[in-house]
Amino acid sequence: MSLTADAADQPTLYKRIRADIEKRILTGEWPPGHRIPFEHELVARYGCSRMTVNKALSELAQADLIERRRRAGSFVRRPQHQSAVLKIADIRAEITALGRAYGYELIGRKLRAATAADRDRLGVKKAGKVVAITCRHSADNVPFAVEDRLIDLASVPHAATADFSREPPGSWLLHHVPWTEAEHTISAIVADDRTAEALDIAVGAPCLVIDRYTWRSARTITAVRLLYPGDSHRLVARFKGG
Amino acid sequence: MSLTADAADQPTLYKRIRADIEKRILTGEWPPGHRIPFEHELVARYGCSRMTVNKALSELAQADLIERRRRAGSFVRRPQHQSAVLKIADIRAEITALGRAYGYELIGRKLRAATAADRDRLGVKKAGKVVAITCRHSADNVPFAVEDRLIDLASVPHAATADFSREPPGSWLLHHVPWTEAEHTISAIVADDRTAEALDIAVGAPCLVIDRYTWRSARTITAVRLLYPGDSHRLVARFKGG
DNA sequence: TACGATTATATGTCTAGACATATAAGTCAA
DNA sequence: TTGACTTATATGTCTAGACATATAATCGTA
Repeated sequence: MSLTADAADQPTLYKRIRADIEKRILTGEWPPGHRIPFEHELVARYGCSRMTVNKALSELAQADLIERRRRAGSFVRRPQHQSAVLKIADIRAEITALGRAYGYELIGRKLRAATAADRDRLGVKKAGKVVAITCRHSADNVPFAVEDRLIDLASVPHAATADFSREPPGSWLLHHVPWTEAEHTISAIVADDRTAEALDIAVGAPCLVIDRYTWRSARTITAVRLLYPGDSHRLVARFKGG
Repeated sequence: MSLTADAADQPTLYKRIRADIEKRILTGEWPPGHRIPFEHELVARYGCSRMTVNKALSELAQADLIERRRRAGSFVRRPQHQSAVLKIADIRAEITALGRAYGYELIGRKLRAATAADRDRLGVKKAGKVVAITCRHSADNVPFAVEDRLIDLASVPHAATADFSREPPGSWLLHHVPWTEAEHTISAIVADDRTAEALDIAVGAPCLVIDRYTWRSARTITAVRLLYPGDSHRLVARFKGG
């Protein structure tokens, strides 16, 4: 065995190599543009095979921390802090995670042929049936968010008969539609009469708006608008360098 | 050779395996909980070594599309669509990308000993000097966002002498501080007098607020608050399943 | 000087093995 | 039925090679 490791190496070797390099990048010891040691140098330094250091470097490349260029070497990338991971939790999960009591209330549910506005909102061209749902989520009996959702029955026929009086449509979809892609748009509005009443806030108070459009392999599933009281709700997006 | 491949396989084998599996997950053919074929089965199917299928599966696991469990196998994960990638672009880049003329205006700059409020905002305990900057970004001469920033001089001493009358502090920092981590908080407020004037909107109009807190290896770099007119600005977060 | 051909080299992918290890599943006893 | 023990097995990590390929550097030539 040519393992030069210290007695107790908790993580595996390739993870240690990965962590070593990541630390030097994150502390600024190796600034953007700096060339990482060549694979064969790392092989010598750690006394392992090339596949092992290659795995470490490949993962760093996949995480966008470094850039690998044939013949030239591997280089620390310039941070693109325009992208951050935004946590948009399932509302029930979010509220219970805060240790508060989750409440749900169905305000309205309609099954109808898609109107022009519906089709526009879902981004579909063909006419078809949709379910329109309005409901409210609360935390400790205080209104937390109101939800206005459209489900395309052509994509999710089962939703026609689902009982949304108990289960929020978001949770129902999460359990009945396998895997989706989504796009979120975040904006701010002031509460109109209807919103103010639903959220129990003053007319003209700020609201955070999340519009989510969900599809699976080019098929629309659902479009939803969530309204939060803007001064009490916050979205947190964390960027971690890797 | 038992390669079931079509004649021309452009990508490498492990990428094809990865793409094959990803497609089945994204189309719903393999729903959450479904067991992916064992490595030795994929080895037989693709006629390659285990390391090759292992690389494909490892990448899918790193992307959270599947979960690997020793002795049990690999399984399609339940989509956690609470996480999405939020693009928070450098404002100048964002505006020029829209094909509009970028404008920048320094409103105020102060170098001072950190007040209690400053220390609280930066999350530091020790007293020290800070630079406080207020500025405005515009697109086609229309106010786009106002920025209120604090830079910790203990971490970025160079910022004391930087010229922020031409270059926005965000761009300056991006080029002078190597690699950082950040946390963003998004909320909504209504414009007060000062904000309304700076953004040229009505008092009481909705504003989108982004608070960004940036650090490098436990050292605070900067804290910034960006205010956007809420009805004209939208943040887009896209979730891609992998 | 500029441009085209050649060469050296770092990464990209892959193999056919190996041993480690967590754990699902089966076995047996209390 | 329950708990403790054993076993089988799928993944996790690693090796010592191999050939492919893009490209930076060098060299030669117009």
